[in-house]
Amino acid sequence: MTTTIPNPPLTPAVFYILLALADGERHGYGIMKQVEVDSQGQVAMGPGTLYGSLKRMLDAGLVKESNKRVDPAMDDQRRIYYQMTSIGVQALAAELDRYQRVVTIAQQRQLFPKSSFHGA
Amino acid sequence: MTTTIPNPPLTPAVFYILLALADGERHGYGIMKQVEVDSQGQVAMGPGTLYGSLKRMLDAGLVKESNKRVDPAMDDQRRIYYQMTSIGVQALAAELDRYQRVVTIAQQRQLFPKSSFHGA
DNA sequence: GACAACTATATCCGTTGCGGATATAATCAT
DNA sequence: ATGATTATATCCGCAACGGATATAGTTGTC
Repeated sequence: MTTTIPNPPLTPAVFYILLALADGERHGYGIMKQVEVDSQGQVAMGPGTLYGSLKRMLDAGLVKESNKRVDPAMDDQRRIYYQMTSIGVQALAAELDRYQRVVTIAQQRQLFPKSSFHGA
Repeated sequence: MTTTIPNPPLTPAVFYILLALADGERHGYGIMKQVEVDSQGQVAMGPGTLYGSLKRMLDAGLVKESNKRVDPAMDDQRRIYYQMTSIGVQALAAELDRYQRVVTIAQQRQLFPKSSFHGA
């Protein structure tokens, strides 16, 4: 397990997984669905990418398996929950910084049509 | 040459090249320097990535060689200038849309510390 | 006008990550 | 009970990255 914070840019898969986990602990399949929502269907992450990325992220120390155990009667026993580590939080923050910087540059270069509003 | 617009996410290399060209026509080496500026040194694009990406982008129809010829006495004759095609413009716009959407989601999840201001 | 540093394009190739296919099985709905 | 969905996992071909290397024109300088 490496403890160094990976420098941006993160791969889109890793980034969207962290973004999904920032909302709370999730299991693999739940992450997959959340990524689809967050990307408006633009990023369709198959199982190969999902579990492959999760494995790499575990090795890199970006996420760890959660020990949260829900009432067996209420939860699917197959599920494995993941949560971000502090390294993961920092990596996400650095990447979001890069995203914001890019949006700012794009605004300065007037690459957004005036009508594009992306607020809540 | 394929004429279909690649769906997001673009690779970071392709994205930063398009962002650099949105500012005007540039030659390869100039793009490399601009990417370093735009990414605040976070993305250090070596010649392998640069010329490899440019070749793929030419094949995909995202960019084309410019026929702009500067006064030979004023310009390095080795330079090859590139400009975005309409396909490239659309691909960049789609990707910037994705960037903005992500920033909005991150704000909703309160992932930015209150002090982070990234204006001009 | 020689020399170094920088600019500029180009290819090679090992490593990494993506992503569809496939497998297996538990859970849920009807 | 039967099928659809949920859930994790691995395999493997393909694409992209990126450092190393090559070659040579341009610029600065003494």
